[in-house]
Amino acid sequence: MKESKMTDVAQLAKVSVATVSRVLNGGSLVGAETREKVLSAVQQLNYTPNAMGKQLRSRKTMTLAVVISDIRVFYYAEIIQGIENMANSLGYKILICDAQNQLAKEKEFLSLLVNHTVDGLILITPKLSDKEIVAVADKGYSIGLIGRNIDHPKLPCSYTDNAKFGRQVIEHLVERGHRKIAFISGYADATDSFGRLEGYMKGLRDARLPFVPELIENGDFNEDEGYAAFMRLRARNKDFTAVFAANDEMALGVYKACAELELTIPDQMAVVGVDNVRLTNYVKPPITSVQQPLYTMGALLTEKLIDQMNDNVWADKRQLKVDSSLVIKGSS
Amino acid sequence: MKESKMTDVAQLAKVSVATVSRVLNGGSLVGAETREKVLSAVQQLNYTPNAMGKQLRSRKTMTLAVVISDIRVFYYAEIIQGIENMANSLGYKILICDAQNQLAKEKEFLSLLVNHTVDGLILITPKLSDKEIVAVADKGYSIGLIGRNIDHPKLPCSYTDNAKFGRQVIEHLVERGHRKIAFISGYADATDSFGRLEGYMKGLRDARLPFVPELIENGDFNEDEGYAAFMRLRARNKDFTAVFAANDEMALGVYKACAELELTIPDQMAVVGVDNVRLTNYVKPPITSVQQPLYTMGALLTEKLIDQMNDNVWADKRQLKVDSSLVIKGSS
DNA sequence: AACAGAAGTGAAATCGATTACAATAAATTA
DNA sequence: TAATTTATTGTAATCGATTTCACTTCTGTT
Repeated sequence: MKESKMTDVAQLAKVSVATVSRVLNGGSLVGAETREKVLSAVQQLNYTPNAMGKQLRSRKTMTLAVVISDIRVFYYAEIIQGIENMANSLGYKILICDAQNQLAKEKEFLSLLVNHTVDGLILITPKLSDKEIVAVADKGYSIGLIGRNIDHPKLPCSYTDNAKFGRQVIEHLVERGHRKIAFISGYADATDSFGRLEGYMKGLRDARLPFVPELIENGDFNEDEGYAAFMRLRARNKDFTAVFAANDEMALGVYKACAELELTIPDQMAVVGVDNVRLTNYVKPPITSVQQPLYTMGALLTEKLIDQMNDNVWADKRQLKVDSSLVIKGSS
Repeated sequence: MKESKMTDVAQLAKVSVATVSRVLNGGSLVGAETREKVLSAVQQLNYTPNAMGKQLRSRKTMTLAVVISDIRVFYYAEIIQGIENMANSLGYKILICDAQNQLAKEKEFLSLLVNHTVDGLILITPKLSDKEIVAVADKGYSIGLIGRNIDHPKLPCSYTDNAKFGRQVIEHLVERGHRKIAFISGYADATDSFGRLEGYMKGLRDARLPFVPELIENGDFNEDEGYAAFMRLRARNKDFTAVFAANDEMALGVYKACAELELTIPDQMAVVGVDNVRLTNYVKPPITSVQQPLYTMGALLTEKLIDQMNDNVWADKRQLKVDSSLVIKGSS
């Protein structure tokens, strides 16, 4: 494999490397016939600029890393598309990093920023602590967050108001006549979990319903744990008629449990999830779920992050709170 | 943000940059107390080597790009995990590239190789033509293929024997008593489609059943087209009792069509898909499907590709044909 | 005709590392 | 003790681009 470098092009076109560089990047300040010569030399040699050399000198990679905790989670796909399309349209590439649910890997990916493999990093509902994230941001590296909100002047965040839609879910269930509503939360240290629980409680208060601690269980955001959580709830208390699961995976676990216990949905048990993933439409009955504008969240955050990286200071705030909507289907 | 470079470390440790580099990489040829000095300087300055400088000089990025045609397709997740784990264990990072079903994007990603953003590239069931792929490989760039087989001395490929399992599917359906079996293929130029069709035909021959061209339709590997293909099949011919869809997405389309036509599965219509994605277990009845050892395919190919990149010539062949298995569920 | 300003181009420094080669000091051998 | 290794370390070239600065031509103005 014999590759041509810029000097080869310069030689063939009988100009200096500076000129070649100008033709390939700058655009304007070069004469018409010189430009032609260079361009034809580039053609002849089939020249492609070497990314490493370019990046080293310009101190830019034009690349963003997107860190997700598990590539198997459907939830991310749409966010990533939003990120990617916005990034591409602004001249950036993205690199998807799958942390495989390991905190250690998430930390490792932070170093992509430090060693300048990427210019910026987007964390989607990370396991990392606020402290760890802030520490890196404080050093001047560009980080954006999706699905989480950290109050820090340098951290753009894009998230939905968990408490708000949690409240709406309860309102909806109450409207449907439910009075005893259980809640299955995700892992305890996730801000999402916290907000959704808060919304659940507010919803109860709105409806003047009592808050019963034993109607709360933890399901770690996955199907099996959701199943187990429901079983624990039932073991303790048999008279609730609806469950609000903090995500669809856990709602699926509830479905499994209901099938085993021969509880019909929604008659004997109403179920509501969050994320409105594709799968919710394939089970019977389809699961009522909260739809977050994932694509938009990804796109907006990316725009903001890149803007901030390039110091185009924005007047408006850096927190992008978007609205979600409840998609009512057969399960409630 | 004030970052320290190697020269800063050298200065603080009162040694040359060469020595610092040796401590950080080489390992052996440096005195014990010097090493200590350097290490402590690295600590003090919180020094992290700059990836760009390193890559430029060493002409290696230790990164592989994995190109998928659509991140929303569940199918890929497991393959990617296989790739990632193997790559990491060999010291490589991976970069996931979502082509969003656009051929143009796939082509674009090929340039990551040419401009040395990555050292190698793995294509998963790409839309690119053999010719285009071979052209790049012939220039000496490292490419690996998953889910497709191109006969070329430099292209490691990992794939399942489509014809073989296609045949098994038909055998299974015939065993269940079906005599008129329709086939819905993916897009026509995909080798997967071709092999599966071949298996279908062989299966018919084995069972001494006639090959009826009008029982074949194309569904482009996605749900909506699968639905449409089934509808076209029914419009032409009403007496087939089973469908073999070349992937699960299209099988889901068939489910939708059957629901509309009020055909019960599997009694009035048996359905078999390929890939055995998670979703197949959530619909009623769960879909019989062919399970490919995706994780293994990813891992094996990656090992082979990296090996080839580093010129550790392998004695055995570069084509990794793995076996798949039919998972029989309620739809057949 | 003389001069200011603009436009086009090249030489050389630079980004941050690695590494071939040279140089020095210490240790071994004769 | 002189000669030869050996073990460490430093100097400087290099990877492949971008970019500053200076220089040469033109053009237009007075």
